[in-house]
Amino acid sequence: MAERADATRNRRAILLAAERLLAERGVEHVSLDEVAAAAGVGKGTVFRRFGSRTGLMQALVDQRATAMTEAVAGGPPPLGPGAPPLERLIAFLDATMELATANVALIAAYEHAMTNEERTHSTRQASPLYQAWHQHVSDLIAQANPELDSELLSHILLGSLHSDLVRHLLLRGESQRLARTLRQLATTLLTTPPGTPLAGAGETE
Amino acid sequence: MAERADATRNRRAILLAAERLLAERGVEHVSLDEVAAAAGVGKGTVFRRFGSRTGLMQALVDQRATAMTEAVAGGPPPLGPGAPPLERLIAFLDATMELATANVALIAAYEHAMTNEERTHSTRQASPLYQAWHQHVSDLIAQANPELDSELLSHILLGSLHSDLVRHLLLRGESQRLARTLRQLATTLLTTPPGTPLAGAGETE
DNA sequence: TACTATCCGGACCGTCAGTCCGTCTAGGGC
DNA sequence: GCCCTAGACGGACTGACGGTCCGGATAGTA
Repeated sequence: MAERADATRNRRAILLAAERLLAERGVEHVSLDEVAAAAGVGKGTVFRRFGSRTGLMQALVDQRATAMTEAVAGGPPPLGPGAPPLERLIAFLDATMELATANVALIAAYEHAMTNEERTHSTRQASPLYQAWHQHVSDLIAQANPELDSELLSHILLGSLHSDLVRHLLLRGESQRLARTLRQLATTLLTTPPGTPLAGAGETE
Repeated sequence: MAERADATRNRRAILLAAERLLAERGVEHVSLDEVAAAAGVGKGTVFRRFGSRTGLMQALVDQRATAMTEAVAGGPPPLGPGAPPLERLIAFLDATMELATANVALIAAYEHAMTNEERTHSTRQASPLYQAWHQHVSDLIAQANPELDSELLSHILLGSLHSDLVRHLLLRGESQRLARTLRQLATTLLTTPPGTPLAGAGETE
């Protein structure tokens, strides 16, 4: 049997309430008791639906990221398939930056909740969303310049979108600056021809 | 009057106990009650000495980082003053990577505790240690290539040393890989001559 | 209407950071 | 050596929070 109507209604109410509270107060100033109260629902309901604090945050994040994930997989270029790797990478970084900027509080809450998880040394790298993004960026880098350590550079680029840094810059109104620098960085990396320092320097160990 | 002898003794005992427990159990599996008990001290003492969980973690981190900070400020080149910027930057990244690798658990505990702080939207960027390091890296970049957004690139480079990523790589035994890639990245950035894509691309907004 | 699979709510639990205050003592002054 | 007090000590206590549990309510079906 499908989900009961009241269950669906309550799940929506919880997501909505959580979203609102998270926006109003800062990260970590929202307890699940409060979310439940704001949603007009018992605390037990919240846990039955989402399993844990992390689960709730993950649901919220996924909700925001779905559109972009789909655009990447099958939308029109340059975000979707079809454009050259560098252009796709830049489009992806722009889109992700925008997403991260618009949802700092939420993402911070998610990342923080995650590090509290008991089982599984869960880090941000373990989240399905991160893995998908990492794979995508990694592929693009490898296509553009196979000599690079695409996997690692992908981690580094995505690291720039870590909630910490984005929040830090947002507080100073300098988030486009990050977007711009990222574009330049990506361009330099992918267009540096093989044989230049990047592929050979520092092999001292 | 200077600190009383028993106070000093207890502070040492607390730091020692915390260090040990943190190494034995993972991050976030050590409560301050336990630290106090292991140090043979009351919980009140822990708080009087360090103010909060974050304070204790910070003290531990500072303890580990002091040697390196001094080497950077006044030690022999290439870590200390005297060597060309790129060499200093590489030496610094190597040293920091080593530090980060050897103390992942501790640093993770510190960063995590920090995001729980009530007052002051404290992020990792707010810690004095991070600020000092950021300033240093930023200066080196600016010296080597004034056209770059040194401040931001410094954040990005330091972001690669975030406990999350380091832990992720350590679990796979691939931390030297990060060190190597960072060296290459730094080299590419600082030796890319002005006028190439890095300083001009992506100005679309 | 009757029945049941499913959901609901909120009391309850264990844990933990941080506070408070009565007691104790290190160590300077005499 | 003895006194005195600034400062340290410890551990009971508080408040908050994530997560669990189960008796009662209800949606949806026959």
